[in-house]
Amino acid sequence: MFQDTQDNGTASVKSTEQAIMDAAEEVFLEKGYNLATTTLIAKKAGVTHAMLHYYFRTKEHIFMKVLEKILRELMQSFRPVMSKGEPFWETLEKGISTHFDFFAGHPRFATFLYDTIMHNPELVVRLKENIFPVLQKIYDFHIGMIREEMDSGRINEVDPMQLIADIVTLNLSTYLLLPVAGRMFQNAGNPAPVPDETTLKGILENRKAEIIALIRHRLYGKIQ
Amino acid sequence: MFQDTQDNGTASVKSTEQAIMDAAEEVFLEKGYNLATTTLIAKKAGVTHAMLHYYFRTKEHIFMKVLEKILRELMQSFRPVMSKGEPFWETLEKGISTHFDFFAGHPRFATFLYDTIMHNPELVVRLKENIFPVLQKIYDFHIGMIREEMDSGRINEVDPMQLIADIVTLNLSTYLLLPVAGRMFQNAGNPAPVPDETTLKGILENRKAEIIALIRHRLYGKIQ
DNA sequence: GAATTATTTAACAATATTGTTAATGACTTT
DNA sequence: AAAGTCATTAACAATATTGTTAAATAATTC
Repeated sequence: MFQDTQDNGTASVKSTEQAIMDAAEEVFLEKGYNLATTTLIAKKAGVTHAMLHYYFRTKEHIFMKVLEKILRELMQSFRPVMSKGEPFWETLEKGISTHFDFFAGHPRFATFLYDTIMHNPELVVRLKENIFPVLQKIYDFHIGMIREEMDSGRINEVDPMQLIADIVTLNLSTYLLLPVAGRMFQNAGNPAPVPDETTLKGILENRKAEIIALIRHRLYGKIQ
Repeated sequence: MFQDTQDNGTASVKSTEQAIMDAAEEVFLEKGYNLATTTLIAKKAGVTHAMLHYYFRTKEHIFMKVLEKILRELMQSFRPVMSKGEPFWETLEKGISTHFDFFAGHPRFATFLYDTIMHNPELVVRLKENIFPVLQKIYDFHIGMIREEMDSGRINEVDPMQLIADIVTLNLSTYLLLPVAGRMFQNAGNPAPVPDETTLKGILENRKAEIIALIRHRLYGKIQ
């Protein structure tokens, strides 16, 4: 490629390196670590695969760079969830909604993460160090909030851990199973009938509303 | 191996072929199609990998045999679900429970199926022909049942498709996320802390109870 | 513009994987 | 036990994949 000198006079950005990163993110998210070959990434970036080894030493190094990038975005997304002050249900609903929406903004992240943990757990060890403190904080915040509300008798008896599992499971599997469903229902030779933007938005809105309704009935529904 | 002649005098069973099938099922379920190498299967079966090609022509042929075997078991498991005569909630609860329990009896099936559909959708085309009529029948049965009950006003307003999605999602992801959680929470060098039989049984019983409680509150819970 | 440095390429190496084949050994039938 | 069939092995072939390297090209610095 070429030296992509910027207007501001500071150090220039190598657009080959950026092209590789972009291609790598795309391919890793789509295929998972094992099926994402360096040759395919190079092809998508429009360079020879030797370039990947020139800029990043190994396939694993590129992967880690990509992972770190996505994780930064993940943490960014979750920050506003923890702002306090609102009543219990509003806060919880906001939490569910934010969690749901994060995956809408990163539709391949659920499958990618799942695939990596399943097939390359060794790559997740470093990931854990980044992600665990954040997860722990969010988790503790919600568990405490639910327990407090339950003790006051304003919501039904429920194991807070199970409720969190319900929410995470329902939100995650929406995006975990969406591409699976897409592939499952396509016909033999035909390409997957990817729903258009508007349709997909509608599907996701309905799904989110149903998940919130489920949790609301679980917490507030009285059975005669 | 050896010719494993049986007592009943009929044609003998080749135990090499059976060993390969058993090993293949184990390895495919654990690793998925792409990461399950013929060499590894052969090693686990205690034979050279040329044997796989002798008994089954290709890797894909073995895979199909394994898939067919599991699918037969799947259909078997779902048969009793459809027996009618009981009241609505008892039938639905039995359906949820059966669905949940199938994955308990085939704990790797969810991840395996997911992996196959994600990374080898072409292998699922044949699968679809076997599995779809069965799924369709179960699906129609439950949709009809829910719609009827809702029209009579005995349960809350709900989109029957969303309710089915809730149940499938909650049941499936219990087993989809269980091995992921296992790997997620293990420490760097240590092996995964697989919970012992009794503990696992307790976890699963609690989870099933919570899922049933969720659906019950969704259908019967009244919000003032 | 000469020297130096950075980028890119093509060819090679090493390994893994699926599949084939020719030779060998074992078992069955008559 | 001779002939034929079945089971097994070891070696080979073909391809794919990750990674290296020496040489060529482009950019930068002095």
